[in-house]
Amino acid sequence: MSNDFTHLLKDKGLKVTHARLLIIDVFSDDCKPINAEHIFIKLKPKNINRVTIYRTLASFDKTEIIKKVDLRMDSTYYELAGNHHHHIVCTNCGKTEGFESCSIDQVSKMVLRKSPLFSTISQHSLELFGICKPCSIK
Amino acid sequence: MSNDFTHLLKDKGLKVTHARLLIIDVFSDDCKPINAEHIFIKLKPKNINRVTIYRTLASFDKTEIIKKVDLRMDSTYYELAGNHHHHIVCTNCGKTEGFESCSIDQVSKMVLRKSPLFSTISQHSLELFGICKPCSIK
DNA sequence: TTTTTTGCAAAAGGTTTGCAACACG
DNA sequence: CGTGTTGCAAACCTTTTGCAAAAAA
Repeated sequence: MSNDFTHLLKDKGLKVTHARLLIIDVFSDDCKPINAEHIFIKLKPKNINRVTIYRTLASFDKTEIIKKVDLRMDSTYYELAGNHHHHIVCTNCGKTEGFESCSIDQVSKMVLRKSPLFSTISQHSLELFGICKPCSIK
Repeated sequence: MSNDFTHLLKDKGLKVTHARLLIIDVFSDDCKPINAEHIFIKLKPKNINRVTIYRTLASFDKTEIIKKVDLRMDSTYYELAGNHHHHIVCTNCGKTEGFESCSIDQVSKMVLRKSPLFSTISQHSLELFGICKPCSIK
């Protein structure tokens, strides 16, 4: 919360604005994938327009401050791009849990060796889907 | 094309209808992830309503005839669920290439061993993103 | 015939755009 | 001060819903 994201914005070549600092704070507070609506609701007291949130998400995504996470939900979810990890998602309630280990590097190398069309891989997605314990009891 | 999907539909407990057979044929012809609009355009001569396509995709998804593929695009993409594989996606032109090997089983096991919240994993997504050779030349 | 599926029209939900006012640097 | 950012209103695009007609079993 009391983190200073001014530097981060400057480093990415973005102007330091009220809205951007507020939005980046939400990401920093909630250490899980969130969507535009979540941010809008959390910042309701601050009166930030929905449009501003969408535009900010787009600029943060382009500058790789945040990254998309596919949770197979209705809307687009993002989280801070800082530490690399992935998620298990409950297909019943949507709850998510993070995990770090992913041996994608090996997979990537092998795939590239065989691929006729691609020679570089810059990103990847890896999410696991299941039913969480609370949901499976019901 | 001349494939008989009547059995498949019956096996899944779905009625064999004109629209369903046409739509499943599109999946069978185009061996790549496709979206509702793609099917709509391809079946334009056959006059299939967009709503029918969305409803058919939903029923095919639920009965696991098709499955979702996250390509980080605007709309939802699906492909036949038959053979398990993943994709490299060009973030510039959207072209996709499939690959088979994925060592998710090991990852899943390790993740479950450490997870406090989950005890089963039923599905997973794994896509690689990069720039394809034609796009990187330009 | 009974039940499910389809088409049509309309609505819903998430996201984007144009333009003028405003704020950062 | 000049350029990039924000708010407002409206549009856009994909997907969903209600209901009556049509098709499958």
